[in-house]
Amino acid sequence: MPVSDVLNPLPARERSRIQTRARLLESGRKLFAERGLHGVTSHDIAAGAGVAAGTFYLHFTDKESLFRMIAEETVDVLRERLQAATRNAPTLRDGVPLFAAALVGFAEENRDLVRILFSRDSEAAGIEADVLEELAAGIAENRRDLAARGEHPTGLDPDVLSQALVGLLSRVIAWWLEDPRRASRETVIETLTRIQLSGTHPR
Amino acid sequence: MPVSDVLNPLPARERSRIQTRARLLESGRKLFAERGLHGVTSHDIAAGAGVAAGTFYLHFTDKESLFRMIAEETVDVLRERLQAATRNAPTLRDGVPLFAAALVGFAEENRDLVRILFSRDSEAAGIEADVLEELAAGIAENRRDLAARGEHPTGLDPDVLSQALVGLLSRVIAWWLEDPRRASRETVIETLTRIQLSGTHPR
Amino acid sequence: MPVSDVLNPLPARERSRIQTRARLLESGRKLFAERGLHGVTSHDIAAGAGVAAGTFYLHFTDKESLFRMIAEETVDVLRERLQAATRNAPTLRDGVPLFAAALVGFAEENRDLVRILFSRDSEAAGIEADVLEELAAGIAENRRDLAARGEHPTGLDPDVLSQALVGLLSRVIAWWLEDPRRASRETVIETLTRIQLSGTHPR
Amino acid sequence: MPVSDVLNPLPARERSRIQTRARLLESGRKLFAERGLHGVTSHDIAAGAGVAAGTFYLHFTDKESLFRMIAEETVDVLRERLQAATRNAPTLRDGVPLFAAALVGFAEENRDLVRILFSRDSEAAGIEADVLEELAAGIAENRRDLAARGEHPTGLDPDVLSQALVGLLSRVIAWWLEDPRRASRETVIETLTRIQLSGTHPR
DNA sequence: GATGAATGAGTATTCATTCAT
DNA sequence: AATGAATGAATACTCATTCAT
Repeated sequence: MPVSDVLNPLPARERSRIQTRARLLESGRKLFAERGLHGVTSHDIAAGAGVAAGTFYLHFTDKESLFRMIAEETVDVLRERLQAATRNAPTLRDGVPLFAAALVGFAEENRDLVRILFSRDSEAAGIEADVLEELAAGIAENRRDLAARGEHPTGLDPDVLSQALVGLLSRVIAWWLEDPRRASRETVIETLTRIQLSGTHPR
Repeated sequence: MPVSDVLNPLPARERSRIQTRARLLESGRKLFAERGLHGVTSHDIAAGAGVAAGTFYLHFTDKESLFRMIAEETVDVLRERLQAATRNAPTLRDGVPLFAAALVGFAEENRDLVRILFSRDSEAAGIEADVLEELAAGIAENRRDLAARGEHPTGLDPDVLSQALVGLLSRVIAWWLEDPRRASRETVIETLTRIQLSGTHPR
Repeated sequence: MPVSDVLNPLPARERSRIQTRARLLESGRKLFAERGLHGVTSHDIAAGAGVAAGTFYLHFTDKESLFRMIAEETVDVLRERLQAATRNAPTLRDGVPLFAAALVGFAEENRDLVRILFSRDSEAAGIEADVLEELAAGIAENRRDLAARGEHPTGLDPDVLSQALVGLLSRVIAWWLEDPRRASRETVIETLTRIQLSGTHPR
Repeated sequence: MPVSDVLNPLPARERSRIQTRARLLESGRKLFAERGLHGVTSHDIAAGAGVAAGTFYLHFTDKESLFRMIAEETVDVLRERLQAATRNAPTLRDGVPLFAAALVGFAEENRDLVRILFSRDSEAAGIEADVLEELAAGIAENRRDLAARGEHPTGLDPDVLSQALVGLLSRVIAWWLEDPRRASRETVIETLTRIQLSGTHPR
């Protein structure tokens, strides 16, 4: 018995419940990445988790809910990574290449999850949209901050700009991940960096 | 009216067939724009066109086929518009704002079609992807030509760049069309123009 | 213009009608032999005859009707052949091998039609049954005649016997036609002959 | 009652599942006998079993599968009965009337099943064929054994003969079962016996 | 007589969701 | 908490048949 279980004892019931839930999430991640939202049934996910069909509904209200949960979980981790990467950059100009590199790195390490998130051929666009929207909101917020600090003097609308950035980032990453031989990782980072910086400086 | 039309007027039967087909396409455009590929059944489309369910299958092999047809039709018209807009621009630099304006104009005039094409909340990503992919290929081709003429000396990879441009253009347009009060048309054009030009010039 | 047309002039309308009907029958024979009753649609038959779908219904009330017509036509020809073969046989005993040989010969020359008629894997059993029933009735009648002439003194019931004969003949022929390498034509004739004769003589 | 049944009584769930399956089989037997494979829908069968339409697919992959299952089940029982009847017959000559009587007896007791199996008016010939083919193979095997033991010296080909026997047996039984007043059971047995013996002895 | 566009009833099959055990 | 049998609404697609031209 691990020490943590001694320190934080949980009733057996509760422990089992948490484990089942974790197994369902894991099964969902694997299957959604492979076959997309519409290519997977709630039975598939339950079977993949080694539980009965009905059990799924004890943990999630429906399939979309699980999908959304996975997507949001992923976006949280990604956001965290991106913030960590750019936290110590003195200026936006310095931060952007770090941002691009972190994004590419995360994509490489979490192909399945990123595929779910940015997939162009997923039927899950409706859900994906919300998640990307959130990312866009974060970027817009960030740009507004920069503008307030005088770092963003182009006069470009932060909302439009953030939509544009999310669109280009998600599409390039999804396209590249589909077949990484399409471009070197450096080329991808370089291109993302240059385009993002473009909105930064008045011409 | 051409002479041939007088000599070989369309038989009533053929005319009716063409009309039915047109009504089905119209119904499809309307419903797909409203509810997306998965939110619409072949019965819905037939009912919307005022014909029996089976009639749908006299004109299209299945729902996807109709959707694809509409999407490709739209992309053809759009491509034509974009080419016409930029045809007489002496340089890429001059062409980009014209391109952006033409895109925004087309989107305003064909909200339903563009919504289908660029829809973020359509479950039809798989089909949409192909269409956008085609657009991306066109842009990549174009950029390669410019590079050959010395107009595109940034060294950015044309494939990556074209994916990025398609991603940002489609997302911004879809976002803006969802609620045009989100930004003025000028702001959108300006933003699209600036970002696109960014890849053009070395820094 | 063939001489016969001059001698038996028909209004053009009537001639065309007869030709169309013949083409539909021909198309039906070919397609039913290939794909069975259920594997063929009325559209298929019309298309095979080079006419429009609706034309089919000007000549036949429905698909089953055409099938039945073809089957009956075939059974008529077959019956004629069998009668011709046995007409001059002095006794039943002499007639049976001639009957068997004629049946096998007909089957070889009209594989398609016999396949339709005797097909074991045709979904058309319901229709086939009637046709074979007719053949059975003919055999029963024949046996009763023989019995009346004292040639059939076994006391075996003519109805039961005729069913038995039709059953064995149709099954053996269909089985053999499916792959003629399964047995030599002589073996088939010999077997059919021997079994048929068995009911003829008291033991 | 075996000990294991006491120790591991069937859980109620499992019992219910088995009952549902049995009810579907029962419903299928009844309906197929009445209306043939094509005359019955999966919904009909489910309704006849008192379950929802979808439940059918929880137990059988499709209609054909159920039909085949029933047919094979029947042929197994029939084969068993026929073997039991002839097991102690010293010679083929003694066995044949027992065989005929057993077949007729089985047919009387299982009209529905035999109707399905030997049905002339079933559109299910394709499936029926396999089952009868199996029976034919059994007969051919049997005849070959007899030939090896010197009991079958006619020189008639066992394959052709077995097809002939299956053909005549199935047709006579089906015909008789359709209306048992057509002939007395003794007449049927007598006729089947005589014809079958005919192939046995050289003349 | 021929056409062929249109009809619409018919059917198989899937799958999210429930609930008695 | 977990099970898994059962539910039944949803939906795509076919095809015999009709009828205005």
